[in-house]
Amino acid sequence: MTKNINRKEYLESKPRLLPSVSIDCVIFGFSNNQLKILLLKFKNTDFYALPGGFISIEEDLSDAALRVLEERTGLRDIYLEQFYVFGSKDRRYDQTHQKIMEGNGIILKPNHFLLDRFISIGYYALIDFSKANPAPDDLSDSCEWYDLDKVPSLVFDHNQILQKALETLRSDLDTKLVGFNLLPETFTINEIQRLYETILGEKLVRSNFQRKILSLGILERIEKKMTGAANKAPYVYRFVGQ
Amino acid sequence: MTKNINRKEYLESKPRLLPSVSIDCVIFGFSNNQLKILLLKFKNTDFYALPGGFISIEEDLSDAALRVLEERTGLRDIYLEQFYVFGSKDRRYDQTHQKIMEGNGIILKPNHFLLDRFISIGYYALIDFSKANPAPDDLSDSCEWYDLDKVPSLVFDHNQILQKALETLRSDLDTKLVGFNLLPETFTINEIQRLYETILGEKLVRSNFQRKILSLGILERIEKKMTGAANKAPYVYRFVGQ
DNA sequence: ACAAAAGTGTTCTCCATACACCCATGG
DNA sequence: CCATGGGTGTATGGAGAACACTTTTGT
Repeated sequence: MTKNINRKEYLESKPRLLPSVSIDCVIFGFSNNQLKILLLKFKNTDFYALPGGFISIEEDLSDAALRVLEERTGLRDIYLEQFYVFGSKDRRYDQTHQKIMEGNGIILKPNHFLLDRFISIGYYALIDFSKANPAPDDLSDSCEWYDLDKVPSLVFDHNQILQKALETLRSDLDTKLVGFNLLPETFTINEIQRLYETILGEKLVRSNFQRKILSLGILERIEKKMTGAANKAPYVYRFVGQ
Repeated sequence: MTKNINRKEYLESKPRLLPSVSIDCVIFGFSNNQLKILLLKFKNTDFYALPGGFISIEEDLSDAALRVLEERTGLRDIYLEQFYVFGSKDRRYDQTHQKIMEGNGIILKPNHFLLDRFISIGYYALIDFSKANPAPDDLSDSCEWYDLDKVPSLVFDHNQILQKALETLRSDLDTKLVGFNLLPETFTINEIQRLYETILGEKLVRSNFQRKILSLGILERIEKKMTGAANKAPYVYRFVGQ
């Protein structure tokens, strides 16, 4: 339903959208000991971009972000954090937008709103990788996970936005205990440690990390996990937010 | 000059402004052991508000904030930090805007842009109280300092914006060493401590605070300050950002 | 001499680090 | 029995809290 609205509005350029404002979502996932983000690739181009969208005139900013997230991942109740607004006066990407739309067989009229200057509100989202079902939008032909260290060059200022999101995530990691949102319901201490290590980009001492995390009092020990590996079976924990 | 633009645009409602976006500035000052903020009072009303404004279509967001700050305080090169975007769908304050403009002898046409929904980007600014020359804008008849604990009820959601600014300032205080922007060029350790105490809202132990601040290695001892009081004269320091 | 505030020193505790050691598991 | 990784114990160092002590100023 919302997709229809978007589609129509792209074509008509008479949107019931908040003018000159967009949102961009840096969607983090964690799999295979890699921090990953979700990127779109626009049809018939080499253009990669963060998932984003516009705000309906009757929609909260955060609801717009949640809507985008649901459309791209199929998930609701996603952990979301607004982190910065990008508003340089140069934020007008008319040529790029023209090319993107050309790839979709659309020529934008000269006064189309997409050709104007936009400010973009950055949100980062943390999701359970195993539950996400990435889905492209109307303008793109792929929506896929990319390892953080293999992110291609992105359109607009999206590389900067990603960078800022990552910095914010790093500094939020300990204070807001945000990392658990990237893990499935149950996990081992080792998995948390790998997660922290990839986000922070540094090795942590296993034994100390274990104590630190357990001392937070937010983990509940469930059972032992028999991995089949030739070593002691780790406990499986569940996050219990107070 | 910029004032003329604003004035004209209020009346014409054909602005060369970024639509649906505003900025609001929480301007902090420190005097008399009190943290203060600068508020406007609109003409012929009881409406108090944070200084704010709109963004020219050819202006960076932060430049717009700096312009507002200069217009209200006469100061340039102000310490500025973007802290949040307020974008609830209810952020449409048509009646209040009508009343504000009525106080200025202006009736807004029904389709005037001021009656639309706005998102507002919050900036907080830290300034040297002793250097500021508060000046009202065209719509207000006063621009004055208010003690933080005596802030009146503000229009729109400005009380919430102020609250969020204060929280951000508190958490930035230690990590970004932001407090010194509120002090004049030279100051005593005691003055810094009073500043920290008022911002954080708690008493700090003098001797420990002294060591902590000096151990940062960002203060240069200048001279002794003879206060005329019956006690040891404190040293005067200068901030030396690396 | 005394009060008041500035500056410095000392102790204690807590927490993070580093590292050692034991435990469980499958080959 | 051994290799591997999970879980816990212990010593060390640095930072902050609490408090004592000295120094400097004006009355």
